[in-house]
This record gives sequence, C-alpha cells and structure tokens, in this order.
Amino acid sequence: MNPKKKISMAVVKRLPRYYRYLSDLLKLGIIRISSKELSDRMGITSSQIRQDLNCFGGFGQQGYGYNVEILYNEIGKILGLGNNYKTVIIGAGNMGQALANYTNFEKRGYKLVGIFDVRPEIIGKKIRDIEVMHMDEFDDFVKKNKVHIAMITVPYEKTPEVATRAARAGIKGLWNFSPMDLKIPYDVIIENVHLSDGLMVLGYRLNEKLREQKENKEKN
Amino acid sequence: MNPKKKISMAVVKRLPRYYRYLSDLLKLGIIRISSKELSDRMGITSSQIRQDLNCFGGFGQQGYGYNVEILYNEIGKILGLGNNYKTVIIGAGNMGQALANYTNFEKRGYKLVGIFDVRPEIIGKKIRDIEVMHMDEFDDFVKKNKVHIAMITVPYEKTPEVATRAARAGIKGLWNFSPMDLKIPYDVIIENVHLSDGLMVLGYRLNEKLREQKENKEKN
DNA sequence: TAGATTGTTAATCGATTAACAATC
DNA sequence: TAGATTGTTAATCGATTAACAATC
Repeated sequence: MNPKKKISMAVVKRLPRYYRYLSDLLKLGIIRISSKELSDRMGITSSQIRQDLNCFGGFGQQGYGYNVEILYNEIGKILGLGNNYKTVIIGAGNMGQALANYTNFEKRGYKLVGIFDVRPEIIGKKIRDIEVMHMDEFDDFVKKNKVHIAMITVPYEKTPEVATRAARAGIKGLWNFSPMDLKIPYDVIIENVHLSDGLMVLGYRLNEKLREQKENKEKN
Repeated sequence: MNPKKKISMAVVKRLPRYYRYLSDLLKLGIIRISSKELSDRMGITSSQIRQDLNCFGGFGQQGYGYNVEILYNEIGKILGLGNNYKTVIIGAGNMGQALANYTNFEKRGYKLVGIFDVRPEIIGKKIRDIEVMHMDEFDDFVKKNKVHIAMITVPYEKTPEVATRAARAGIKGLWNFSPMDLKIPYDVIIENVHLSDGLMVLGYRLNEKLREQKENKEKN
C-alpha cells in the first residue's frame, strides 16, 4: 500500500459498515475471518474487501485471513474513534432528544457533553443525565470543554445562523439534520443528513417495482 | 434516451437533490434555468445534469434551458411522489415522534396515517392529530388503509420481528432506523438509515484534517 | 510441506466529463 | 438570423472485479 495516496470517499463510506460487521463477529466470539467469508456475509466481493483494507495497510495474513479483533480495532483507529470526540446537540426537540438517547454514538467513542436550546420550557430538563442549557452559555461551554462536533437539529430557518455561531465558537465538525445543503464561509467540516432524500429513493424503488409487476401482469 | 435501459442507483440518488434545488428555485420565482446555472449552484458539472435528466427523457429545450416548474414536476413524477404513498410509524419513541413531526415528508406526498407502539403509557397520545395505536391493531389497520410504507423506529432487538410482521401485513417498503442491515425473507423493499455511519464518516474527515494540520505545523 | 488466503497487479466495468452537432 | 444551450456520442477517469504470485 501507498500511505500517500488519498483514500476515496467510496472506500471511507464502507468503513463504518465493515466496523459494524466486525463488531457483530466479535460478539459472536469469532476469532478469525477470511475475506471470502466476510464477503458472503456482507454481500460484496472478497476482492473489494482486500482492496479496501489494503488502502490502509496489510491487516491480514496469507493462508489465515484476518484476526477479527485486530481488524476491528484498526478500522476504529482509521475512523478516529480513539480520539474521543466530544459532541453537543443544538436543538432539544424530538430529533435532538432521539440523538441524545442514541447510545450507539457513545459506544463508538463520541461523547455527548452538552445539549442546547432556547425555549424556556425545556431549559434545565435532563436528558440522559445532561441538563439542557440555554444557547447563551453555548460559546463559553464549547471553548471550555473543547467540543469538536455539533449536531444541529434546530428548525430549518435557524440552521445557517446556528451553524455559523458554532463554527465561530470553535466547533470543527457540523452534523446537519435540516433538509438543506448547509454552506458557511468557515473552515469547518459539514456532513448533511437528508432523511427525506432516503425516503424518496425508497419511493422510487417502490414505484419501479409496482410498474414492473403491472407490466408482467399485462403480459399474461 | 432509451426507456428500456436500467437507471443506475448513482443517478437515482441524485434525483432528490435536484428536486430540492428546483423547489428552492421555484420559491425564488425563477422560471427557467440552464444546466450550467444549476451546476454552479449545486457544485456539479452541467454535463452530469444533462446526462442524468436524459435518462428519463428530454425535459429541456436547446437555446433556452429547462423550465423550472416543468422539470420539478417531472422529477416528482419519476420519484413517484404523485402516488400518494401512505406511511405508518412503528415505535413512538423520540425518533418516531421526530419523524411524525417532520412535515417535509407530507410536502413530498408521503402521508402519515398511523403511529403504533406497545407501551401502555403512550397509547392514545396524540402526535400531530394522529392517535398512537397499539400494535394489536396494526395488521387490520394496514390492510384496511392500504398502507405502503412502514418507518421502523423500535429498539434494535425488536426490529427483525416487527419488520417481518409489517411485511406479512402487506407493507411494501420498510424504512429501517436500527443500526443493522435488515434482511427478511419477504418480497419487500428495504432502505436502511445508518445514522452512526454518517457520524463516523464525519469523524474520519475530522481526523484527516487534524492530521494534515499537524503535518503542516511540523514542516514549518 | 501442502493448502489456504492474502496483497497486489492487471482487466473490466461503469460513471463522469468533454465535445459538438442539432435545434430552439 | 445569430446566439445559446440542449441532447448525445466519444473520451476519460475512477472504482470494482479477476487473477495469481507471494507467503503464512
């Protein structure tokens, strides 16, 4: 492998999936796995698995395969899970609370340290031992606690303003849940979650299938 | 264009994004747009836009460009938004309630008609005018109302069981929010939402950036 | 050692971009 | 008509798959 070569997004996006499957294998008590076995489970080619893993170095052994635990830990490292990134949630509505209760993130090393909102009726409420704070305290909190990531679950119109404020306060990564392609003139990494896009793809596939079924019926 | 040729997923996944941008243009009162102008706004090539649209037919006009409203409606049709798909939510926890309140889906033609749970304390509660029903009523409700899509936001362990039940009841599409690749032996279309995968990709990008910054600092 | 399976190179496939004739 | 921009073909680029020598 060549450590200088830039890893393509196609590969990076597959890493969390590998990580998930390896976590399952680990729980099942499986010690070693070949690229062939893993490819069968995941529904991809073994070639792709070996190719992907070799972007980051040789984690396997000829004639043996991969040690599940080692590979799991290595992918974790590649994904930066050991960095113990601290996160905050801005917007303690249903989505914010859902994310706060999503213990999967903690398991993956993302530590939720604060929840913010502006609505008086929700300030002070406890969600998973974390008291909802007012946005007035946001900037100081981020600086004091060296928070890396903000999950933004505020109403659509507020999103750019809140994102800008977070970037100014020193946040390095934004996870945006509003249905827009968030763009702000700050040096910050943005991941947009477009839930309704996913639903529309489901709708398209449903559509295609119903159309095919109709065509087949007409043939007979 | 060749109507027989299968549309690639790469293209399909871009359609909701086009739809979003066209919706914005429509709101701005813009009547026509060229592939070049749209490509500038979206940060992709005009070639890709023309190529994508031509998978489905010629919606533009030489020397003029595309009529925003027509294109918007055509993409809506392709995505099957006119089919008025009916949806239900299974699991009225935070995520379920967040989805229930996500009015974007309604705007896109997905009509939420029912919410289900098994916890006595939540049955009967109203969320956006829809009363939470007990799962005992699920099968009858789906059949009677011809529900197409179920959004599954139940705890991890319950997911396969609930999905199976939904498929048996006649649901055609499942939108799964548990962090697993849902697989059941039924003829049903499944879209998995892997929220933590997205967070991990954000973590990777953050990691890369911090590493680069460190390297640059060491050089100077 | 023999068998298995990796790491890696080469071949293929598919997706994106460039180019331009057609045409509004 | 002249200018603009599409629809579409061809060229390029990147990602996936196949193949196999290296080696555990």
